[in-house]
Amino acid sequence: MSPRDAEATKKRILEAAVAEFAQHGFSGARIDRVASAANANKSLIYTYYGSKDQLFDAVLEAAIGDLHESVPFTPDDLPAFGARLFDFLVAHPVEIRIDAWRRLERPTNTTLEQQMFAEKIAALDAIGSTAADGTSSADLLVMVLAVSWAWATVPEALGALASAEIDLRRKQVVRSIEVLCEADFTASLNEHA
Amino acid sequence: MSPRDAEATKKRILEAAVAEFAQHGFSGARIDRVASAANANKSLIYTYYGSKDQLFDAVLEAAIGDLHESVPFTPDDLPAFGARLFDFLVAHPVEIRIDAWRRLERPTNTTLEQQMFAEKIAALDAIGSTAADGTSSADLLVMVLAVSWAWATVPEALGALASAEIDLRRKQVVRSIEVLCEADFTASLNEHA
DNA sequence: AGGATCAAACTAACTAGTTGGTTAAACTTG
DNA sequence: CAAGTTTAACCAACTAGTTAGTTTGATCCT
Repeated sequence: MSPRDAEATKKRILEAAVAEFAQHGFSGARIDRVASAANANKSLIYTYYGSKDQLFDAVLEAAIGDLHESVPFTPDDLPAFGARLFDFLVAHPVEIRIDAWRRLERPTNTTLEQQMFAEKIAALDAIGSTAADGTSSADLLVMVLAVSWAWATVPEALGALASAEIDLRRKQVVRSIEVLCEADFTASLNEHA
Repeated sequence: MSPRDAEATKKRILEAAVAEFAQHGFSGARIDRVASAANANKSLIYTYYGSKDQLFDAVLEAAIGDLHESVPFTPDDLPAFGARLFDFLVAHPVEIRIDAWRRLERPTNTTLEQQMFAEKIAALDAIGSTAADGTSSADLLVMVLAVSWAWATVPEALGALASAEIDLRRKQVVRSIEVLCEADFTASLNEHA
């Protein structure tokens, strides 16, 4: 711990805020808890970050940026992308919760994220042949993300009953994306009306 | 509206609570807002439901029960199950949020839910041949749910860029589950290390 | 019938504790 | 000293939960 170092204090506050918001969300988070966890005074949070809202936004931006930067997108190899995303989520459970809170409490905080997704979709469109016709590349990306996130968003009640081994889960994710990419979406076999 | 009817008042309170908790979660919900939305006095909430916590639990139980009852499970036709689940989520966006809040704020409220999942897994195991080897039926269920929920959990930033038509999304979900059920999980084509 | 009685349903006002945010003073270092 | 950094004390607004009292409708008694 280094007192009298504004930059270090700012960083400590942000890290404590990430943990606090990940656990309790925006409404449940307490500024005093952030301050004491960061070994910083409460008022420093306001001098450095302005308000609880802005601190939350800073946390969200850091988390989203971290996720998109740490998991490079390979439009020509979506199973590998899914594997990287899966690995990242396993290694960073905090980001899973942050993202869930964001969807609920900041559904329209999308400036940065929309750009990230637009890039990925553009990359997919540039290749073109990845998915069969009948669905846009954005639709394919939705499914790939859903499968990659599957084990991160599964209710604990179900996760407790399933395979606990990471390797098995990972292989299942990769294989699922493989078959989704190879599948033909032009015609549905049955209608399931 | 019928005053002096305890049962009706209790119901109004629960309905208002569902809306309030769906929008704000547990920490963000305000008992006073529930009271005024239900056209009931605040203290009635405490006489009928005990506490904010118990009211939240009542809301969760109602929502979970509603979901599992409204979407019958057909272990021999998972694509149809996925279609029903998809339709239910489209028709009941409130339940989507309630479920998301539950995962974050009541991760261990699993008594009822664990039983629901156990039944589904047992039904899948009884059939046995549904999925290929290499994954348990619980693992398969995780993927089926992830795909069915895909459009409900997709970040708004991505959903805005994808196909907006429900029919298209539905067909994609059904087809995805089809190929997942037909797929062979014994061997992974590439390792994606 | 019609007034007295009673329990359940309901209400307004209040309490005790919490929370985001502020401020003025104090400390540290160049 | 002077600018930047840190702190403790403080405040106004809010919030879950309580309480003392009122209204209502049904039941009973004559």
